Amino acid sequence: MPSSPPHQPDQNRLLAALPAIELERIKSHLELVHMPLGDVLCESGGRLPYVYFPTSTIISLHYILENGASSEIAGVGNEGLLGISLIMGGESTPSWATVQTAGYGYRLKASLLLQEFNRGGPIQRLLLRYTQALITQISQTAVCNRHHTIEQQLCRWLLLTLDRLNSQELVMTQELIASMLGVRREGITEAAGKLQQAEIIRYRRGHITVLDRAGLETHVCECYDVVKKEFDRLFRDVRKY
Amino acid sequence: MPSSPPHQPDQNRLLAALPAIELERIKSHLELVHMPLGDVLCESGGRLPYVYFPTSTIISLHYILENGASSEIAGVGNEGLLGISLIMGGESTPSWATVQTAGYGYRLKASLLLQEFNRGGPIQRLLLRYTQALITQISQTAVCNRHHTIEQQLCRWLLLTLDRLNSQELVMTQELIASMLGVRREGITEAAGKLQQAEIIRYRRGHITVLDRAGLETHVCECYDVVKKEFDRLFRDVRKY
DNA sequence: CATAGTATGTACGCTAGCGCACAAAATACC
DNA sequence: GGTATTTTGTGCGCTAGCGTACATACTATG
Repeated sequence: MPSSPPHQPDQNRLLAALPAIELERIKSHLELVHMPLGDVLCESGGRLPYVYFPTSTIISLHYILENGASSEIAGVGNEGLLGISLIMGGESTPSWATVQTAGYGYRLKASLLLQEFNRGGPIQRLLLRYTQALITQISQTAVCNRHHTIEQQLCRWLLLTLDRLNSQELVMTQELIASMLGVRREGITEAAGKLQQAEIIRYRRGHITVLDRAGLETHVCECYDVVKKEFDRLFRDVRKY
Repeated sequence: MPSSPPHQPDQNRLLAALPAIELERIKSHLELVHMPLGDVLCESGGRLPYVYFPTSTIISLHYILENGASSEIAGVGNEGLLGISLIMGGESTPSWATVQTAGYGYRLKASLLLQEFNRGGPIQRLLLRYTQALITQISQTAVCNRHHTIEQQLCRWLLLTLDRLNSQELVMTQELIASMLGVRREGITEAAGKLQQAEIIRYRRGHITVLDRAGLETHVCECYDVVKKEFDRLFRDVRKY
């Protein structure tokens, strides 16, 4: 058990940003659930019976191609919500959603969220605003995939993950990171080796400890900053609601 | 002048999908405008005073990195709308929007669209549904960038562009295509050369003619199909509105 | 504490795509 | 109709990342 209750809904930043009255209306329907590593919440083309507001878990949105290759297109942590496609009226997406870091999250019946969304108030504005941030993240991933080195992408991915976990350590094999980034495991071994030599991280069989966060930030590409700023902006704007 | 009036709003498939009453409300505010190649509609971080419903033009959403490299993340043709970020409440995006194929489109004051969107009726549902399709397109671009060859990507791009133009020919230099895909111009020369040898396309200084569309479809990666099906689904669903 | 299973390190040849340089062809413009 | 400009073709050598294979280390489990 990586982290344990007591949990509060406001450990998810979206829920925390809701006006008290709005939160009150859904609070009793929020169920705290533990989400084990590797759990598949939604397959390609499948429907999502629940939406999830992560508190300590991180969910990965990714594609699996016909030849078995895969790529993450975005992550969803305590800054977000899994289930945007539902709100968009899509019923399904071509992407998968799996638990990348075990932890907790609140789930809510999809129909209930939809109902709240359709009231058109602060919840709607907040979720749309989050959708915008998600689009930015996906777009930046697209560009990063094209133009940046594995090492840069690894740094981006580590930083984004650390931000979500609010921690210096993460439990994660190189194999798993590789499948997220859609590269070879050996590519990660090499990039991580360099970072370790530079004393930026320490790697021990499924555990990465960040020794020098500033160092990571000098090795990362601009993509991290763009995404981070977009999330910051989201929660800055959201105070107005 | 690549194509000329008389134009009708319903040449844009989103506008065409609107119930008559809804369309009536905005019709008088829709302005037909010609959009010349290369026109920059929105810079990174800039605001969009108008939204655009393309009829014969195609708009490219793309990023420009610090080192000057660029990549398209999605295209917007007569199936869509430029200005989703506005609806999402974002005020701006890190992406650029430029005219990739000259032509016509209808523009509408941003504030007016927002007002209509906030009524919450069919227009809202339609635009959200389109957002979903746009997200799919961006996601698929991300994955395609990672895993598929230039030739496959060129085919994808050509097919998507042809679908939007409803034509066998397009006016487009290799240099421009390269900057869309975020690859070298020489890479496009090579890939296009192969397709030409296979008698699938004919290339003549800025003009591509597709001789064998089925041939293109055998060379393309699965990404084209995913995006196309998503657009088809959008307009199938939309009839219910 | 021995062993099976899993995670990581390393090596090697291969290929796609890059960066650069320049030639050839097509078009626009005076 | 001749010249400048743009577009396309081609030929390097180079590098990042791939696929494969295998060795080494860690750790869980009995």
